[in-house]
Amino acid sequence: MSEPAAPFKAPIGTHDVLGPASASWEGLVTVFAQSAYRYGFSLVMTPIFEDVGVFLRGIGEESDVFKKEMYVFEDRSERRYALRPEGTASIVRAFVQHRPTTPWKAWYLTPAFRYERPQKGRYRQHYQLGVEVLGTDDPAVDVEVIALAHGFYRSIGLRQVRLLINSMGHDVCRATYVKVLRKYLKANQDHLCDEHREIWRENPLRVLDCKRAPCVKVTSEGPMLIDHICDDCRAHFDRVVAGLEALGIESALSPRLVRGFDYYNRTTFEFIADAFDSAQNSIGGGGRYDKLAEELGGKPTSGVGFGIGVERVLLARAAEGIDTELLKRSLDVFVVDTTGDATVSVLVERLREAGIATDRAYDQRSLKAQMKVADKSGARWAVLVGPEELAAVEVTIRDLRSQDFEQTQLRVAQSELVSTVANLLTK
RNA sequence: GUGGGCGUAGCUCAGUUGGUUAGAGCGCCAGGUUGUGGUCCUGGAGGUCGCGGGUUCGAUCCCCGUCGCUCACCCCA
Repeated sequence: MSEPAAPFKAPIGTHDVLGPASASWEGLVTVFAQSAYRYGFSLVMTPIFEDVGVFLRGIGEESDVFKKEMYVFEDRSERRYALRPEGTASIVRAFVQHRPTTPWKAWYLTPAFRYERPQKGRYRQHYQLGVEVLGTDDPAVDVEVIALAHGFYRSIGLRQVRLLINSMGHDVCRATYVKVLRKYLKANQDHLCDEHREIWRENPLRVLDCKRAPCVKVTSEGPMLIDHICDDCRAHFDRVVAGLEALGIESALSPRLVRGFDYYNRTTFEFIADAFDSAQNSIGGGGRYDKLAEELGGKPTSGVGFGIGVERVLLARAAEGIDTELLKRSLDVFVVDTTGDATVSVLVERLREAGIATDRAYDQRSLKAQMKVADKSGARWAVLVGPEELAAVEVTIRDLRSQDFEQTQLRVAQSELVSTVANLLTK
């Protein structure tokens, strides 16, 4: 009647996470969550889609991410939504909506969606771990979030990570600088790269971000934003830099670092993984956004935060050759059963209730087959139940690391199973 | 959106200068004298050779298209 269905695949630029990779993910997230808690952050979850306006205000109508990379859709009531392209805007929207007491310190793990051609370290759905602090412009907070990210990278083993930092000034002093920059670019437009020779006028700051040699040459010889910011912004920036120094965190001033979202002001920073043999070597970044809450309809509230790309961090770890397990997860017991008796399920549950990680074989396969599964499961101990044990109301406990089972195998009463295993596991 | 490379078993890949039943290793399953895993031996299952069309007596192989993967540009995590 119907053709055999072509198997479905995950959409372009998306990935299933399973096998050994899932353990790395779980470990990474666990490490991040632990350090976020140590810094006084709480988990905040927001919907995966928002009114498009949240992102329009947040990341800017002129940004590439907004113009050509957003997953925008209409629901059945013709409301216009978008899958979130980044984490900050949603968190700030939630802040504005709920008015929590400040300073409000939120951490999150979220998928982020961007409609772009996938390549190494760049996906249509990727995951970001991040934090945001709302309600203070104290430079100590800038330092704190940077320290958190920095410490996270270190604790997962990354060593070849560079921190770039810059200040965007605030809207007034930045506007002054943009005029100066525009004048400079006009005088040098013939030396810009093909693309920016035409469009430098629209968004001069973008030219600073261009990686092509002509633009790099022109902009590196031109006026720098950091030299044009006002005294207050400069003082703020100096305190951030001093704070990082006090903590022994190395950073490099990167005067042309201009991040892609329009909401940033003052501090911006980015972490670069040098071992990463790819164009996407930025493994995290963030900055301060003191106008965003207002843009989203709230009271003026300062904010600062960062996002870390989970996939890129994993790729960076691989690039550095780090293969240490972030999270040790292994079974304690594997139950082998050739009887199919209900008693076995009871024993398995008792073990689990006692906090002993236990799995078992199914389908009443042969003893040999079940032992193979037990071996591959990585469990420390095998518990065998055959007709003999069943009749004697006992079980056999076997050390899966030992070569010679005859020597080390032991028989215990079923009632002693949990206490015996618990005891063995403490050794 | 643009360009390059690639698409043969679950995985990693051979192979056919176009010619009968398409191979290996790993993995999986079953055995190796009837209660025991990690080594070893034997056997087995598993493939529309991405999909569609064209050329040809004949295509997995050549050509075109398409889809997918991948890398790069743009931009970003």
